Amino acid sequence: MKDKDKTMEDCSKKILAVRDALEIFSGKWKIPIIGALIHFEEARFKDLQNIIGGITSRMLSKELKELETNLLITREVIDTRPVTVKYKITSYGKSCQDVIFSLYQWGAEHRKVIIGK
Amino acid sequence: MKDKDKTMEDCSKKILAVRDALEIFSGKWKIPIIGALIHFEEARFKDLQNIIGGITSRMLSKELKELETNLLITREVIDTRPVTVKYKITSYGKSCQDVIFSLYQWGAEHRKVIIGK
DNA sequence: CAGAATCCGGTCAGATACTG
DNA sequence: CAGTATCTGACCGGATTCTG
Repeated sequence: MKDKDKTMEDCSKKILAVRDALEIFSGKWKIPIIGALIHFEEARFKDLQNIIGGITSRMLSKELKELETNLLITREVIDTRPVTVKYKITSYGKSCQDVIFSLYQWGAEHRKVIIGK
Repeated sequence: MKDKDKTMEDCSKKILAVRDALEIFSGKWKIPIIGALIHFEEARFKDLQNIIGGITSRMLSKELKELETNLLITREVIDTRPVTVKYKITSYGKSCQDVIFSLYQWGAEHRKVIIGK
């Protein structure tokens, strides 16, 4: 096997892992939601909608379900009147910190570049 | 202004930067493409298609154009017969390293979690 | 408050075929 | 080799309305 083939194979394997991650975080809102929940540790539905901005209840609801399915957050119904619901980040969810932080950093830098033009 | 409001505002601002980044990297293929070009510094169209795997020429072409527009990569036509085209990562494109690496790391960890079940 | 239900347009992305 | 052209189904995600 040639050297080039080996490094190509390595790269392809890495790309598979990246694609796995991208699938979990797919869509417009998951990363912002996780980011907000890492920031606040826990929040209610309406809070999240305010923090994130621009997301409809339909979308927020859908994305929260997927995140719960993937064990990144938990959902807890509190018996008040009217009911409130508390979303919390899991320890597994916290493992996304690096990803989100690097995205934030890059995005912030990118903003400067854009504005600079 | 209450304390909570301040931290909410902070979080919302960060989310904006994250959303900027997500927009640039939107779609299924841009991150893998950038990753491959960081790994190899430069590659040809067909190479990229092989490395990434599963992407159609239509998609690859489209994504490469967007990446070039955003100054993350360059395109150079080489006058051979038949023509070859060399795509290279720019120094700005290299600034995505951290993002991609953290995605790779998380994805690799996530794989273990999934397989472990 | 925290959603569910319904409707709907847009675009994403795959399959396939073709070109210089 | 490095794309372009065309077609098409899927689904993403917004708007709106309604409910316990």
